[in-house]
Amino acid sequence: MGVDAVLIAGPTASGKSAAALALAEHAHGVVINTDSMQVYREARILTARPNAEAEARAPHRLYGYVSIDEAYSVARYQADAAAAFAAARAENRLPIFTGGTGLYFGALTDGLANIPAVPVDIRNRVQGLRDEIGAEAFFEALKTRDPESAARLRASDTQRTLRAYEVFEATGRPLGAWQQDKPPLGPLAGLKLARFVIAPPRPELHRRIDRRFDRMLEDGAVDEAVRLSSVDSSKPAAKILGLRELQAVSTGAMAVDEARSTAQAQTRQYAKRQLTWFRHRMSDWRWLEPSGNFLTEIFTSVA
RNA sequence: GCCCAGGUAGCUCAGUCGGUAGAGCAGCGGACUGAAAAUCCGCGUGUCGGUGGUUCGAUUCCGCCCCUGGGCA
Repeated sequence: MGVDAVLIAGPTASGKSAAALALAEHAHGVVINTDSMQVYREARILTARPNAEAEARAPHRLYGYVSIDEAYSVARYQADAAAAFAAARAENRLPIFTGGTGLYFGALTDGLANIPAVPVDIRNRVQGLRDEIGAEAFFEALKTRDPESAARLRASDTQRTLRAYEVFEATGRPLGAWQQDKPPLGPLAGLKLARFVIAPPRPELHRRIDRRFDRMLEDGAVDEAVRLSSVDSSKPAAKILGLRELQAVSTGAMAVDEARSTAQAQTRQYAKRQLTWFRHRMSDWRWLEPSGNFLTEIFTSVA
């Protein structure tokens, strides 16, 4: 084959999964997930994971293989994706990475800083500290420990201030120092890649998003949300778009119409954030609109 | 048909004692290294229903017309 792997990124509901599937059928490929939420087993409908019919047409990897109770992360993704890539190559199949998580694509191609895992108890303690003393005081505390990180961040940036603080607590070294170490290369570094961003014009993307959420409702998204009600709010899976709203519907706290329009709006906002990432980090990828004979373009470039 | 209340941003509305207007939501732009569908930063995008009149000046005051909602018939 002409390339070692194909990467197909795109905002949510852009039609990238269908493109990846078509390519996998056409080129004896394996579709490997590059989406942070489609890894969760119990959330097939709400994450728009490929269904059984799609999985029968071509092998799929890293979809629905993690419990919603686990705290998945980009580091685990990188390791799992490297293994899935190696397995595909061993089977002489074309690895086709597809998904919407820009950070995960970055982990594949550019690698991640090699930082020791932060023990759960430290993580919980730091989280508890911020809850207790408040964002501003916590930020001041971060300044005394890791002034460089503090200078790059804002007190309001919950996630990054927590991360910087806990890394310092766990390792005694500032986050920036770890990141400046020569990073290990990503699993796809140095390989011959065909890279695509599938992006419909914005108005069409919005229509696709709206329509897809309607279809999710028809497919039983409310029931699925009920089944996911056990997920802890601190876990990543609790952030699945529409989950909170549909759970509110199931308890009668919110009308379906309101839940739908809220979830659709959140999905549009998410797609916008994705596009910002793609525009700036994937400007040298091949950008395609999912129309006409765009599949031919993809097929041709891997030949 | 008459009476009343409204027509201001994509939506819901506030406001201007006459000096071309602002909130929420939506939307748009940006950042992003182990939660990334996360987290954070920035930006009002407008024939103030139409048309005449008064005025230096009208979205604001007056007349007429159109539209929407409610009431009376």
